[in-house]
Amino acid sequence: MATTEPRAQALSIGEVARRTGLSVHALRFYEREGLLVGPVQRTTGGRRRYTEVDVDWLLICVKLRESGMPLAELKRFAELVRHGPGNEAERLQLLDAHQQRVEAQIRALEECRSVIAWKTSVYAEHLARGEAGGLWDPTA
Amino acid sequence: MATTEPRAQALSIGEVARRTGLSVHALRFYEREGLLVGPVQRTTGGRRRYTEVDVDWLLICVKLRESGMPLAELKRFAELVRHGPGNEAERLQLLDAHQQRVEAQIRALEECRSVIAWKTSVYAEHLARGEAGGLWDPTA
DNA sequence: CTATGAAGTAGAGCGAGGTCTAGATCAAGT
DNA sequence: ACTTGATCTAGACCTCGCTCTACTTCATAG
Repeated sequence: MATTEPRAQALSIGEVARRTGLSVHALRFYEREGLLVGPVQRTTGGRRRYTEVDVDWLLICVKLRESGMPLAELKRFAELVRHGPGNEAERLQLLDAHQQRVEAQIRALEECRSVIAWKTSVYAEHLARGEAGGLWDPTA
Repeated sequence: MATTEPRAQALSIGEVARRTGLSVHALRFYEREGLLVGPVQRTTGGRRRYTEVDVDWLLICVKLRESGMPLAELKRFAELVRHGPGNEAERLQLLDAHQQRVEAQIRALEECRSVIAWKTSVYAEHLARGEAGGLWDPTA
């Protein structure tokens, strides 16, 4: 049988920080805030030992945060997952709602981009033809 | 001659708030922070009277803010414009740098979107085939 | 044994970006 | 004159998302 071993590689907080891009401080903060799914294991000396599964979860957290999900909602999601099976519909709903927002955000940014592109083109053109004055009004 | 009248329609702060989507508070705050190009005109009674030009500038500010430009940078831009002609190259550079960031942001969001889309599809599939257990691990 | 450096805790502090309060004033309608 | 509602100012206050401080403890190399 292909033993599906959990390959618990016992990563230190520093390692996890490097892998996730979160600071050591942020990792402890996330834990305090209940943003993790399970309690992190500890060595006899009290140090945190993260597993690959923990890291996977954190990587998802990073993506959700990066796309603007507030910590409170991330926490809610973690709670759902922690609570186990039976609430998949709610999880899906949460993710779906977030996805909508991300898409709206992308559209908004694309519009900003086009406004900015237009502005820069006005300046670029102006510079190309020399200082012709009359440009210093806010609209231009 | 086509008199290019500045059609100064004397808008109240409330009107401008409605038109720009900024709150009245935010408008006063922006002014205090030096984010406006010129000083806003006042009535004899001391109330602000905005012109269309002011609104145009504010609309640009809104777009820049919406796309993540920090107030400090917006202030810098306002200063350049206020200072008049001769610094167009610097203005262009500032806008250009921002545009790069907006594009990077869009790319990052698109990646987040695809991660989230994958996650939701996992849940959706799971729900479609009934609660098959074994899904409640953070990776799924 | 000691030095060094990573990690532990609890809690204070910070920067950004507004928001809100208090109390006064202005402007318009009746 | 009176009421109502928008504005005025200065400055206090708030939320978010970490970050940093202070001080202690653990682990490892020399």
